[in-house]
Amino acid sequence: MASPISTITPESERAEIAGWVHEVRDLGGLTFCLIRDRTGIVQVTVNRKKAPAPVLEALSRLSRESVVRIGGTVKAIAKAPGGREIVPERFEILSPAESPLPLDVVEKVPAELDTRLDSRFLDLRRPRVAAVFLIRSAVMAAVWEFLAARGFVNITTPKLVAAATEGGTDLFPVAYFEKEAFLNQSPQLYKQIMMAAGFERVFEIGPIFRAEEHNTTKHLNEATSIDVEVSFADDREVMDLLEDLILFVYERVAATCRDPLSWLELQLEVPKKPFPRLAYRDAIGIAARRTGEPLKFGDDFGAVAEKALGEEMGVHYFIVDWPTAIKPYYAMPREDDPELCRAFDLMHPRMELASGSQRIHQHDLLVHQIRSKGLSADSFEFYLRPFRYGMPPHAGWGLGADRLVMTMLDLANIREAVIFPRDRHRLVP
RNA sequence: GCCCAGGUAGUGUAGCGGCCUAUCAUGUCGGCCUGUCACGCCGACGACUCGGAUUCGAAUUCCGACCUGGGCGCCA
Repeated sequence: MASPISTITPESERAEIAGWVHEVRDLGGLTFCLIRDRTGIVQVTVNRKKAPAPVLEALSRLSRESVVRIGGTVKAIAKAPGGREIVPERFEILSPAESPLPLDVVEKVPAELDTRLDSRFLDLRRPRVAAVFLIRSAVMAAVWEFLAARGFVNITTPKLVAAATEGGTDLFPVAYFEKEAFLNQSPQLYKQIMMAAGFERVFEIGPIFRAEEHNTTKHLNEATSIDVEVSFADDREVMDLLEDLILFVYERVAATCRDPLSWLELQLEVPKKPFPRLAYRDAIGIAARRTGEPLKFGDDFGAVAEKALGEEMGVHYFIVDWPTAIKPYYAMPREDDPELCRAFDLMHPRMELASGSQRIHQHDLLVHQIRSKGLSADSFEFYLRPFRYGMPPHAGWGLGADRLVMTMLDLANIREAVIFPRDRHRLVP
């Protein structure tokens, strides 16, 4: 069995390692090979006069990024990286790499994102790139741990659905035997149905699909959503939950991802609680003042307004008290002012991260809201039925996992936060 | 979908009517080299996205297609 490279120290006597050929420096009588595995890099030093013939033979056939297995003695050498090097007795090429490489793994020459995504498997061999996904994994684990500790039940809901249930966004049609189906844009309706099932606290982390032809650094056609729904909770309570979750995730990443963060040369700053709660009406005012645009009540925030707001706030913040007219039909209108609803968006200074609301749990009011949005209640029957048999009051939100990682790590493009992103033009790999 | 910018060796770039038999770096191959750590030095290899047009002459200008980046729009 090969040992992880990071476990080899100057005190080690022998080592057997397996990994990729990171770099080869041939000085003539001496050749230095840097071998990389997921834990680190070690130098393997071959002396032309002293090395066994099979080692020299393997060395002569060696290409960068080939997979090798090497066994030998470990020497403590101050001049070597990490203060140690391996003098090989066995040098086996397990899997040769062709050349030229489609991408420079050593990063002497930069590559464009498009080139990197075409050869993502090679791109991911770069620690700086791998770091993003090690951290993303830690984020997901932290989310799961946080919610599980609070009694949330993890659910999995269909991604193949019968109808464009929410309206608004365009859906991808798929052939479903003799029927037409769609890829789901959100687990919204299903997680609400689970409230009627009496589960009280559910979450789902899964893909959502949007067939929008957007072409930006913060939109994808396939994204990962962290969705939560809580019975007997109102909008304020699930906002607190969301705020605590964000803090917990940041703290966990800061504490457990030191190496990946250092590869990214990132000082992670944990946001402070509480996040400011900004009323929609005030947000419109600020955006109008800062941009000079004639924004008025009922408008949505465009990219320029969103950026101006972020600059003004400078930290994570909530926009609350949205107009009922521009939020989905399931958002609960306020009793004292039905023009406003109990919906909120969680914003990072760069972009929206999450949106949620207290939901309407009264059947007739829900039907009314669906109709007032110009939608047909008939196609929502599977969703509406549970509201007639004891639906508790509930609230919830959906948080964009890709955007969470992107903003946390200050990535320029959301595609960098997704291993195999799906956008308007990219379907492969 | 609209607007802007762009497409040159495997990768990243320079060149923007004749000086291009196309620059530089990295890479690959060959040679020299026993302590490199972006090893160094010498030599070689390797590219103008495609199709039309203008011109004596096009990588360079124009038109179209395809592709890419960015901004905007759209976006439960």
